[in-house]
Amino acid sequence: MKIKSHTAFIDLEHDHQGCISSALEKAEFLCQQHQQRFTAIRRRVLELVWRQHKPIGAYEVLELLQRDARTAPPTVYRALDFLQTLGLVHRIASLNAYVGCAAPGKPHDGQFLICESCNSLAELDVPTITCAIEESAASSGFEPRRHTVEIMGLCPNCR
Amino acid sequence: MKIKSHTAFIDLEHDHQGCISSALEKAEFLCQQHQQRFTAIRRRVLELVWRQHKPIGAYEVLELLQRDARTAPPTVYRALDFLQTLGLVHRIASLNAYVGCAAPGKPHDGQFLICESCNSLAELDVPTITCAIEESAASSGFEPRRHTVEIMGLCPNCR
DNA sequence: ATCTCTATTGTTATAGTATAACATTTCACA
DNA sequence: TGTGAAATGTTATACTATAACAATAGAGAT
Repeated sequence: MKIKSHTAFIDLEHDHQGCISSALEKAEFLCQQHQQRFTAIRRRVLELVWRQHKPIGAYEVLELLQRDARTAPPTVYRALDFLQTLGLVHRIASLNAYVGCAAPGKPHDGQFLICESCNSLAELDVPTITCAIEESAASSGFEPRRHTVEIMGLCPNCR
Repeated sequence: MKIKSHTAFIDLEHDHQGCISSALEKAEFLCQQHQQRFTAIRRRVLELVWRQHKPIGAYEVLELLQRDARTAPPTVYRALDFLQTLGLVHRIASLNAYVGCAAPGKPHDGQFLICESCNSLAELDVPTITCAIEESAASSGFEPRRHTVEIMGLCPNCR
């Protein structure tokens, strides 16, 4: 029997196709729930983001879309904005890139471990970090609304 | 007697000019210490960043520099890179902007509270956040090197 | 079925951010 | 004063993102 890895990083041999399908299914459900249309473009963009399974730039997505049909930047950005709003993808500010949300359901920030060597990424949602942030903010009289936590370093495979 | 604010945000009536001078002095010292040249441009860029006392974009700095002399983007980016490397300014990824480091001495990440209303910013360096991050990373088998923590919300004055 | 209103997408142009590559100048030190 | 390395100038261009308006498609009303 295979032992489940203790890390949030994906298993190198994981079922990638299943991963994508599952993400698309959840997206479909979420869209219905919010009475939003999961159009062909939105679906395709989400699929491409997941297919990559690492942060992907908007223009990379654009290039992939253009293999099917003539497409311009706004199309991609609109789809990404839509997906972000529904919490289906996250934007990684320090990379100007996008990644599929590992735990969609409702929009949330999250924390990201980013490998500087292989560019893989793991999403965390650790209460201790969130709490530490909220408490620090509070003691400065600051009212936090959202946060960006991006941790650069080396993933288990690259150490 | 004036009571010192409990927040990391600057006092609205603080001695701004003194603030800038102090930053420039520390920079001068740090450069000597590292045997780096604190050239006129570097000094001027740091001064402009501090003068703003809020995150400022590279092209805003450029515009200010151009009032004195013809200047091109690389000049600004080089100066900003230099100042970043020495830990004199921080880049705020979510804003594509730069801000003077509140506690220069040696390069460090830091955590930032960013007001969405007035754009003011406060720099923190809270061990509990850093620890929470390091522990979370470790338990994922990840080796953290640096982190970006940017907290958006409302500052004490804007709440 | 057709209409109509709104959401979505198409299209063109441009704004905003950052760096590559090579020429020239400046400065510390010999 | 000469010399080499560091810093800056200069030109061009890559990369990221959005504004503005036109065209189209889809849900619900009639």
